[in-house]
Amino acid sequence: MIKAQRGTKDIFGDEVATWQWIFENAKKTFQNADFTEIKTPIFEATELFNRGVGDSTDIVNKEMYTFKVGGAEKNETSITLRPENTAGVVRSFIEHNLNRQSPPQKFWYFGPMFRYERPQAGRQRQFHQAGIELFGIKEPTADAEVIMLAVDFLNALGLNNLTVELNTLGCNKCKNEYKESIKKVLLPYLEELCDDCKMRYKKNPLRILDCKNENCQKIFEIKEIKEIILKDYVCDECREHFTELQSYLDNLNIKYTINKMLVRGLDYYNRTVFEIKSEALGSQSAVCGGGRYDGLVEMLGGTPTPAIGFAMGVERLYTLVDKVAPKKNDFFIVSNNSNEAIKLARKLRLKNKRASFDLQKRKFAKQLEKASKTAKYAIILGEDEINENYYSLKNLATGEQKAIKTFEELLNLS
RNA sequence: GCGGGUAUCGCCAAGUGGUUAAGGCCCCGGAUUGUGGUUCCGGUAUACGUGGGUUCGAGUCCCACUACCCGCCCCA
Repeated sequence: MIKAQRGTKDIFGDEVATWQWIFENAKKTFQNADFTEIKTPIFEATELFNRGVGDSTDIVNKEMYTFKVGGAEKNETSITLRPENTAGVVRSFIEHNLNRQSPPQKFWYFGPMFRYERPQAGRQRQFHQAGIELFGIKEPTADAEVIMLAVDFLNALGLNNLTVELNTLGCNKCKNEYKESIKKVLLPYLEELCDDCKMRYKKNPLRILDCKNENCQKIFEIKEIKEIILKDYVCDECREHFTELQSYLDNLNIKYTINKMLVRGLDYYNRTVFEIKSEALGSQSAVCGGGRYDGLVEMLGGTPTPAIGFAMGVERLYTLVDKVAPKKNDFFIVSNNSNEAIKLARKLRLKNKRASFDLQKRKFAKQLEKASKTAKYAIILGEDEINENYYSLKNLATGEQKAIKTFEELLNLS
């Protein structure tokens, strides 16, 4: 027996209604905000992620589905199943010269991503992300709009008790100063840090702040270190940007907490970063992560373009939302005359009604039983009805049944 | 990559070395050849994760493997 691969999952049956509902809410929320859907390929050149996501990240270093295609004789190309979608959207933005359109250029997406990790609660190897990317705006209004949409989308799903965490990493200049200061103050304690942090110290020192190791946490509490960590390295411009963003959020009545330790794992972020968390999720608590990536378009070969976006984990959203019950059909046609039943089903469907009928010539009682389980109304189309040219419409919730003369009347009554 | 747990029909689940592996749900049929959702009766199913071992005898004990779940790391 061939089974679904580890960390993958079939979505079918009762789960479908909720998945579709999440998708419809994303579509509605983002389209109303003038974002257009973008579907980029599931696989891209490996190089895109190496450069785009960053080669100091776990994603690139140990989690990518990478393989060669094209055969040994041809020019082999290394491709990778997308582990996230920002790099792909940026590639598309550059490739199609979308910077020539009037900014902002706004996109939303919803689709599968792939990371080779140990599966556990809220984490699959093939999982789905819904997200948005906004290009061409350096003003903090863009940051505010993006965060607002994240919150509004979650609210639309009935998720109101989530925490928005906010931080600014500063521009490249501030980020570097911050990095160097942290390295400097931690240097005497380097040997006491955990192995991961020793690695981070070299490759990406800001990530040290993300460490949950108890001993490392203790070190961060040391007065002089804490001072450096909490000290604002942001330049005046960056500070102003951040302050302005906060005033927009305050004005929108969006609650948030500032978390100086919030760094995020992808290399491309600068200035605003944010996460939205739920305590109900256990250790995979983040449902949404995002931030500004003003340098990424240029780094991938485009003209310098400020940008900001977020991604949400749909499987995590799914565990949090109230499940949507599958809808019943509008009609089930009960008839022993397959020709009449199939014709009527078609007519109803063309009028945008959900209708089904018996395909097995089953007994009347069985057909009605099926109808009562799957539909709101049964249309009984027996010999009497066909001969005398009417429909018997039975409301399956109340048991009430009446004779209906015309097809139009049938549509109106349901 | 490192720890802990679990594995019996489609789903839930009994079973603690001894006939032919309970039961419930779902599904199918009948009671009821044109009136369902309640009830009653009956039925289908390649179910003990895989491979070894111990034993007269293994779903049950032992070993290995695999998968899934949970935690760490990381991320959405």
